[in-house]
Amino acid sequence: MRATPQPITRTASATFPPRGLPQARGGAAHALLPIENVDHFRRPLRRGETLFRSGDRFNAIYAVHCGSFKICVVDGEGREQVCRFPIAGDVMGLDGLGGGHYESDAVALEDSEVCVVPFAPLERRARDDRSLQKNLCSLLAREIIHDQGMILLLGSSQAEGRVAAFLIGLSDRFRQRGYSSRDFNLRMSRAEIGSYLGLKLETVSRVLSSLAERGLVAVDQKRIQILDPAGLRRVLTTG
Amino acid sequence: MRATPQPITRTASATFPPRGLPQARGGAAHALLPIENVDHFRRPLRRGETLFRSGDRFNAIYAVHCGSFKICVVDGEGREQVCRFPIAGDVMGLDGLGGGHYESDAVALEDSEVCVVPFAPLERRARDDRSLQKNLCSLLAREIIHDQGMILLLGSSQAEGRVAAFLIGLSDRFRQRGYSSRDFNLRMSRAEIGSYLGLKLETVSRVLSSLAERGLVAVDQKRIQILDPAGLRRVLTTG
DNA sequence: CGCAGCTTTGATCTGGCTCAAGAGTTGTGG
DNA sequence: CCACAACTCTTGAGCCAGATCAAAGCTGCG
Repeated sequence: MRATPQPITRTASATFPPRGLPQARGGAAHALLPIENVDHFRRPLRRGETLFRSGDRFNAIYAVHCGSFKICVVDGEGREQVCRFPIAGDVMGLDGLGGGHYESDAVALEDSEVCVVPFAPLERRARDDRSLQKNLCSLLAREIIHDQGMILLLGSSQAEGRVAAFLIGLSDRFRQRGYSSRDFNLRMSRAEIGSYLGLKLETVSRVLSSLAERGLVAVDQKRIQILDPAGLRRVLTTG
Repeated sequence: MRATPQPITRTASATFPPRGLPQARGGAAHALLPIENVDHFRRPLRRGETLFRSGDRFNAIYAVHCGSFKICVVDGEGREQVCRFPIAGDVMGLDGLGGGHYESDAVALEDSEVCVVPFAPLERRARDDRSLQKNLCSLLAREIIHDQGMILLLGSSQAEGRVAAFLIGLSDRFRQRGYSSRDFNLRMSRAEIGSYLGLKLETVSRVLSSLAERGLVAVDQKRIQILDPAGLRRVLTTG
């Protein structure tokens, strides 16, 4: 069953971002962060490495160049919750913009590379550049919209609907970025998916098995194939 | 038992916002939206009236002057989820900033008044006014932080913890605004609280009864008294 | 090879949901 | 002012989705 794994990371670095224009996306539509006129540089990270941590002084925002991350928030009791899985083109660290320090942790799920955009020069440049200003606001607003969607998902749907929404969301994002939306490899563990969806890892595993039994997807460990996108979407309205 | 109801609304309009400076807050800290140099006007709304609806063309942001609102998102199947309860000083409508139309509904929970800040002149003014620019970003970032906290709450805690968090959150916000943090009236129904917390209304009612039995709060319909703030906070870590 | 971490699957338990009844509250019109 | 209707809230009983506990497979790495 160990069939042709998708070299997602490699493909990513070949096609993204198109010419210094990291593509960013919070919810449904796209927004670009045009940084070609702003100071920035690349930084590679190893799998498991932390890019920033809650409480760190805010000094840059980041665009994922290739690879993938998890963004987590932690409560007083150390309970951790994944709240996003940025992939190539997504922007990270915007939550630091309010209070001068980040409010979440960003950890690489695989060997990855980010585009570091120091905030001071970005802000300086935004003073004159109206479109850059607009884009920044747009990025922030889209993240709000994404989070509102997440709140809706967590507040009002069942395990099966959540997992289906997760798969469809990933699939859509891969399509937007030019990868296969029908066949991809998960970079995160069942436990991380569970945290993201407010479920236990066993439940995630069971739901995946159940979706597979019904012929909607094929699951082999980390590899996911979407066999019946319409059927999967139908699960959203059911569960 | 119908003892001295708190005239929250009236007090609100007397003390907020201080001198055309609606106070806004997304999560823990404050941010101000300085609008004294920007076009704006007041608009009263009756209980139940809708200020904006998802899909409406975005053209203004709003600061609650007095009264209270619920902000809801709705999914494809018409499932509605409350994602915020803005009160005096809070800003609404920022999610419209990204795509040109609002992505949520805002409904008055009681007769209220908002400060309408048309976006075009606000944006125009922000071009030169660096502090206004910063404040706008700050507001957006704080809303992201608030939403992340909400995701954490919905994803990783139990019914009791959620209700306790809701009460503590409200209490803190009332304190910040100069009202009693120990004795207040809820403007929303049990069903709306349930929607906000991802619980059914019966569960909200039961949890409130249970907290009351244990002497942490006193509940009489809409009126809430926090009898043991520390004890209530302890529930957060437990549930 | 052997161990550690991840995933699947089974069995059981339980917190919160569902269904249902009744009490309290608010608004309306006579 | 009262009576009635429409809500809203509380409380009980039973049930079920998802959590918890437990035991194997798989994978990958030293």
